[in-house]
Amino acid sequence: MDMQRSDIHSSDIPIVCRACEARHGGACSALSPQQLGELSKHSSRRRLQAGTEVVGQGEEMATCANIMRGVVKLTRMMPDGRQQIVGLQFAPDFLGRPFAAESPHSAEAATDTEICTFPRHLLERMVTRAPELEHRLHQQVLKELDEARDWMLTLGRKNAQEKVASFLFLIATHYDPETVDGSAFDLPLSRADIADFLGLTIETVSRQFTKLRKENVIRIENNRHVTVPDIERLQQFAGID
Amino acid sequence: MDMQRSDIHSSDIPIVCRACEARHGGACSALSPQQLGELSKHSSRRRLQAGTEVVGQGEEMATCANIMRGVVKLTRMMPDGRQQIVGLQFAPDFLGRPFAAESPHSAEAATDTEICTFPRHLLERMVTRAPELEHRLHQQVLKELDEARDWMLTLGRKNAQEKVASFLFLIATHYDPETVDGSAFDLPLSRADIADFLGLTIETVSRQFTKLRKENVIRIENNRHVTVPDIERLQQFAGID
DNA sequence: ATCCCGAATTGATTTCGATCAAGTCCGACC
DNA sequence: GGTCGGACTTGATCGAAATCAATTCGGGAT
Repeated sequence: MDMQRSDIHSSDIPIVCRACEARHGGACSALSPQQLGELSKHSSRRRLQAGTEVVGQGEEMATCANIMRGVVKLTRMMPDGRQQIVGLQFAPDFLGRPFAAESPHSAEAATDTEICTFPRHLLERMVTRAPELEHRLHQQVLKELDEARDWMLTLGRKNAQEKVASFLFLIATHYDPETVDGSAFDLPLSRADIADFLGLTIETVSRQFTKLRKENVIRIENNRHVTVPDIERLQQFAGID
Repeated sequence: MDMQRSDIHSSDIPIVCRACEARHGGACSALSPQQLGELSKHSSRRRLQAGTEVVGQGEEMATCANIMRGVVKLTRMMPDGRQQIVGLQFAPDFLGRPFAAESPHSAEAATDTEICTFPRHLLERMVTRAPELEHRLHQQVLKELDEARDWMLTLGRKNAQEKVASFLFLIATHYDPETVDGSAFDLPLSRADIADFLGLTIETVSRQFTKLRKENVIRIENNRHVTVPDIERLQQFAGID
């Protein structure tokens, strides 16, 4: 029985090999058993320390990967060193681009991270033969595009306080989408990274953290551990309707 | 004979009906003659005056379209009225999303525009049956994603002068990609739109135009017509390597 | 041509975030 | 425990862009 295209949601993981299955909870219906076997044979688990570069801007990308654990930041840099984080990828996102030789940005592990890599050329062969697979990848890219455009509004039109609140809201909701109240989490980024994500300086980020703390929007322990007593209040500070 | 996936470039137009063919120069190899006929039967040409809204943020999208002529701006708005242009689509770009009911942003004709529309449900059926089609749409979305992320760097890390120069460079290269020297064009956006694209105010945009004019980076006639005597110099002002 | 009105420019002033400069915290290591 | 060093915070000052306020420009209607 044909599955309707509209039944596929962007939250579905596009590609899953045997090594990923357990964590991702279920096989990928887009692949035949043979393909799954082939993929699993050439996949490999890798652990990345925080700060490890996965691929540099403009470099050849020989592999794609599933993020099993951790957060990967995508960065664009100007010749003079100014840089901007243009995307954050959370587990279980897919990383990389079949049919693209060069990476348009560098990718770096923001936290300690575990990924499951696949040879790019193998994926390309599979994508060509399994339209379902391309559709799933396409859906993930559309999600990334919407997120990028949301963030353009944040970068272009929000003030420092709204930017920092928007970042905290993003992290809070990505770590635990179910949470409506009383969420707590460790920040996956340093102040410097947060500044590069928000188009601010570390000093400004720090001051806004302090302000939000004094307004009881958040509590902070050990610089990294954040508690949000009222996520809707945070959302208001972020300027999101 | 199978065409290799890698032979398809992002510059290829994903979908072309008979009404588009002449202008787009060639049929779409992804469609069978029957499909082409079906598509052409349900396609319709529309002229849009500058300022006409194609679809509102969060609205139902019943159609997709090829832009035949003109420029369409994609906008996200905050509840208090602040807005950000999150994308500019030039002819012959594809507009809309098969398999997405709601538009994530509003789309509005920036200039007088001509589009060729297709019913969304028809495209969805075709995409499901022609994997090649999905691949082409996927490539266009990837291009949009790269452009959005490039622009995030501009919004987050460039100063007003670099932003305005980046905008002019973008327009100059999109209007006539071949031009290396001495290009001239009409701006497709008002100062207010440019401000919304760059995350600035109209006053700041205006002042930067004046500065660039005084530095002989550009010449301006009648507020809209711009001449760039040395595009590489403009590129330097834009902070692009 | 003249009037009108919205778009664009220009000027004066304010403000928010950047910059410069200490200081403090905290974990790693001895 | 002590001390070293990087990450973070806090304070003082500066400056670029926002804001407020007039003009000026330009295109369309009469």
